[in-house]
Amino acid sequence: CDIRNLGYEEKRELLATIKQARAFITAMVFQDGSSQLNSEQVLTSSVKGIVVLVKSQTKCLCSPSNSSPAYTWDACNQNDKLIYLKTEWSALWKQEDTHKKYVGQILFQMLHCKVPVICFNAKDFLRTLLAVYGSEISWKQVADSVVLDPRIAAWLINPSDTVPSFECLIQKYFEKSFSMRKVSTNTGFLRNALYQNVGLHLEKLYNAMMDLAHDLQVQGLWKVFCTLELPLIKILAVMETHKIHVNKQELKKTSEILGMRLKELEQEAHQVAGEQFLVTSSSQLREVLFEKLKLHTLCEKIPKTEIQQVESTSEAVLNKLQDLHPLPKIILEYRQVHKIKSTYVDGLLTCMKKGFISSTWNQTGTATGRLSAKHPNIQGISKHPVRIIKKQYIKGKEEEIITISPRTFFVSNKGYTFLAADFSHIELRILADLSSDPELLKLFQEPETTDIFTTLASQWKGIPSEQVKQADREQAKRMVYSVVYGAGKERLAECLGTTTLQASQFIDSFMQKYKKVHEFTKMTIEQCRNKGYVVSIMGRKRPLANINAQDYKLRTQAERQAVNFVVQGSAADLCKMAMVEIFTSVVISPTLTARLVINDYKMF
DNA sequence: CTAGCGTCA
DNA sequence: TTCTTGACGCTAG
Repeated sequence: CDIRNLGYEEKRELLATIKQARAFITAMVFQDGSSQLNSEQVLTSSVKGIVVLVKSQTKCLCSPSNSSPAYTWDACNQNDKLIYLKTEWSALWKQEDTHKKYVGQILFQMLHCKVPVICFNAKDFLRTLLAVYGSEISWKQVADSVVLDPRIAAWLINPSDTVPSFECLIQKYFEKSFSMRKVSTNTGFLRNALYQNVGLHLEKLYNAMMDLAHDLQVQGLWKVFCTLELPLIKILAVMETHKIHVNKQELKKTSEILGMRLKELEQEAHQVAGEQFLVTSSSQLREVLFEKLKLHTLCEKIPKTEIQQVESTSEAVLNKLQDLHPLPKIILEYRQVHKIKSTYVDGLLTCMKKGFISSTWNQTGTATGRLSAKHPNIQGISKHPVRIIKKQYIKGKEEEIITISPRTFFVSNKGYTFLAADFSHIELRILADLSSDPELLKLFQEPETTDIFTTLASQWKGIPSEQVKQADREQAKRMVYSVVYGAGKERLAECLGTTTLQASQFIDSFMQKYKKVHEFTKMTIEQCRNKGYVVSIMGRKRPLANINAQDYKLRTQAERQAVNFVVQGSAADLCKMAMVEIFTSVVISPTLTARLVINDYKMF
């Protein structure tokens, strides 16, 4: 029914029905007539309304029976109601206002009565709810609701495929029991055939969710689903509704400085090349370097590009050519500055809306259980400051070196401060725990007087820990992970800047010192071979089909992925646990009014 | 080594 | 011409 046509009494009745409902299945309908259940979700179209299937009877959520193939829409929905909530209002009509209030009441009730709300892409649903009814429905109330998202369930069962759409999900989960016969519904609730179609989809969605819930339980994924992933939906929805202020003036200023520097570098390049050319074009650069200057004749062979079979102008090549001519160095700096400008400065500016940014979080975007973000990818914003030479033409010809720290562009609200809470060396700790390696455990048992990678670096390089530089520490860190996850000696040598012999010696000594780590990796690979999948601490799974492949390359990659998943996936488990716990304590606390902005593994 | 995203050629 | 892909840059361990 379309609730706009209800009288007072009927409205009261509907609210009562909602209070006693056993489940809600919802989908947003967009301006262009598409819904959340259409294959291509266009977020350019604004939300027109919400279709809700109110279920009065449900199959038990906790122990769903195998979905019977005969189960059809009209077989079991005598008491179910399909309602349409219009959420767009043209003007500030009085009539519309009362309508808005009533819709708000219904939505509030749906969230409040702790009955499962099933939605494909539930995060988007909650976010629009917060956007439209932000004044009536606070994020704390959203936090109390019980939402289920079948897409996340499907991802948990197989994190390698991300299920692009509702239709894909249905196809995947009903090819086995594809007896969903087309039902002509004569309930007469909706005049519009489009919404009946949506109703049918919602019914399918419900059944899919029930099936998925069953699968999750069978596979031991139910706990991860309920305690980590479901609460996280709400957290991410709240995170996306909060915005971070960005210093636009500073951003524009640095964009100009970087632009000036690029112009200078371009001119310098033209000067030393003796001609004008497009510095961003690798083909033109190749012409200058090899056909005009013939630098390849002065040094060892230049690697060729894969497809075109022409001389490469990659960073590695330019590094080798540095001593032969001034041009390569200029190009290298140009590329670095260009990268900074386009990604961290201009890129951030394009993400801005009214001086603020807010990332979109993807819960099902990784195979390891970690989160990913985009527009901007806030997790990928450079941590380290970059030095840029700024030439001051105004006050004479002084040169000034300025440093750009991309993270300083974010500013906290007045009276608030960003708080970063970071697990220290979480993957290494997990590795120590899972392998029970005595040496590794010993490292963590001592109080944290010195940083673990600093200690490691001092051991490795044979220098006192006070002399270990930040760069040494970073190198030691990368190296440890490389070795743990099965890097070859060539790759490690490249990473360390040493000979392959030294690298292989280091791998040997690492394995010698941390014997149980090696045992652990062997064991997880072995278990993966037997079961076909690996499991994290909280029971998150990753099937690895190639673990028994004939092809050496594929098989060894699967082996590295297996080890990596157990550690990285477990780290993701713990980080998500932390997010959920922090969120709940903020929600129930009357004093903590903090607005959460949580980076994957850090919280600002 | 393993995960991502953004920017090009 | 526009759209897609693989390399490389950064991030997180």
